[in-house]
Amino acid sequence: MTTTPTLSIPQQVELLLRGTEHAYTPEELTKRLEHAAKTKRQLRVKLGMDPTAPDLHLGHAVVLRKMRQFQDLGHKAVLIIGDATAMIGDPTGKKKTRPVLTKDQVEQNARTYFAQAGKILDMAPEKIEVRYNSEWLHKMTFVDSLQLCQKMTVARMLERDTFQERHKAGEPIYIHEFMYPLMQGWDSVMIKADVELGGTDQTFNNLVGRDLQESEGQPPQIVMIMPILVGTDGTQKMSKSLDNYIGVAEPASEQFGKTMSIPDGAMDSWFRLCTPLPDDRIRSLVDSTQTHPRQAKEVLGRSIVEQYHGPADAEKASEDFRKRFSEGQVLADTETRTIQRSLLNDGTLGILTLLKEVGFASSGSDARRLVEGGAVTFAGNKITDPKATVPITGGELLKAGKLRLCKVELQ
RNA sequence: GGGUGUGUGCCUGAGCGGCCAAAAGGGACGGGCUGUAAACCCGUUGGCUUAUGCCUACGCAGGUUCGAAUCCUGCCGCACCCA
Repeated sequence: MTTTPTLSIPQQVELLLRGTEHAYTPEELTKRLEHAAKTKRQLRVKLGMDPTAPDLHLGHAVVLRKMRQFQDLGHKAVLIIGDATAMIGDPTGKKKTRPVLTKDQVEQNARTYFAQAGKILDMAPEKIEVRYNSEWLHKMTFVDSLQLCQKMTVARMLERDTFQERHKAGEPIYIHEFMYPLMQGWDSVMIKADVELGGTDQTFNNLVGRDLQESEGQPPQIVMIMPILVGTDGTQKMSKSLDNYIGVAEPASEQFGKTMSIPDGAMDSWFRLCTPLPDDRIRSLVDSTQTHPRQAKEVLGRSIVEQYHGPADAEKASEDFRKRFSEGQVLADTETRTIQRSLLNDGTLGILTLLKEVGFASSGSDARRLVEGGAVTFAGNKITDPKATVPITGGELLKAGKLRLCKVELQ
């Protein structure tokens, strides 16, 4: 993952543009890099962090990985913790207004964020700078804010597709939401950003930063837009609320398993956005006449897990997966769930209760559905009668569906 | 400020006095087929140790009625039009 800083400028540009969906503009990027090299100056690469969603997933990682490339080329990551902007909420794709966060919550979230972002970013002090945007935004007076508003027209604001959609759909748009891009753009001015990274949904906001910098007499930041990663469902964008994400902090086996379940069609973009593999390698992997899709997905899964857990864990996750699902073996490290001995009646327990206790079912009815659907196996026997009771002595395997498996122990 | 609408289960959305735990689709879950892929077929999708039973649910609070998601009153939210 580490890149030698001895690349020529054109090579650097090529590397940095790889995987980006859009750059405003590649020419400016070249010039800025040249200038930085000549004056031995670090570029300041800005990335905004939303303190409401501290759990990072592969979607966030796409942008973070790009940031890492800049760091490896010697530049500085400037992370903005949007504690002030969080009080408003980015209107982008959001329906509900967000709850206001306390200072403590913001700090807590920021800590989680850094713990996870540290898996991708270079956390060396000379490579990273962290700023809270309340630092300057809280000091602004109402008049200051109005002056900022003078840089923006309603028409321009309404061009944004999110506003347009909402307007058409009859959903409310609040005035303060118009401020969001301006605040974010002002951040760029305050930290003198050379480059700002973001997902496609941030295009508008980031371009506003360019304009504001220009009108403040700063060279406008280069905006680099990364594509949005689709989630494990292969259609919608990866997000926590859709539950189609893979967290960077998840266990290796989870990450691997989830990767194996993505639709084949999503592999290509996952390879490009989530792994460091070179283009020609990806092409041959994705071509089903050259590589069996299942095999390709294994490579994908391993490569992803490797980045967050290292090669050994990646190898193990892949092996375990094969053993468990392809060969149907029961693994030694199968998760154990304990049951209170007092729940037993004559050493036996109703199957529905067991499923509930173990957390495989959220209610008795839920458990019943699983049993009636033929999903449940206890100690190797398929159980289809919801009234069944099973003897438990400890160590039995309980299975519900393909994915949920545990060893039952007594306590 | 005035007027007109609208508010249903995870989501979209039908229902407009009993046959409604609520059509239909989506999603999700489970089964089959597989590669924990896609497509396809089948089943499930409020809770209660399944019950011709009870409870909770159709924005909130009351009311009319033997009986209300459905009618009335007030409140709240949202949208649109006028000012």
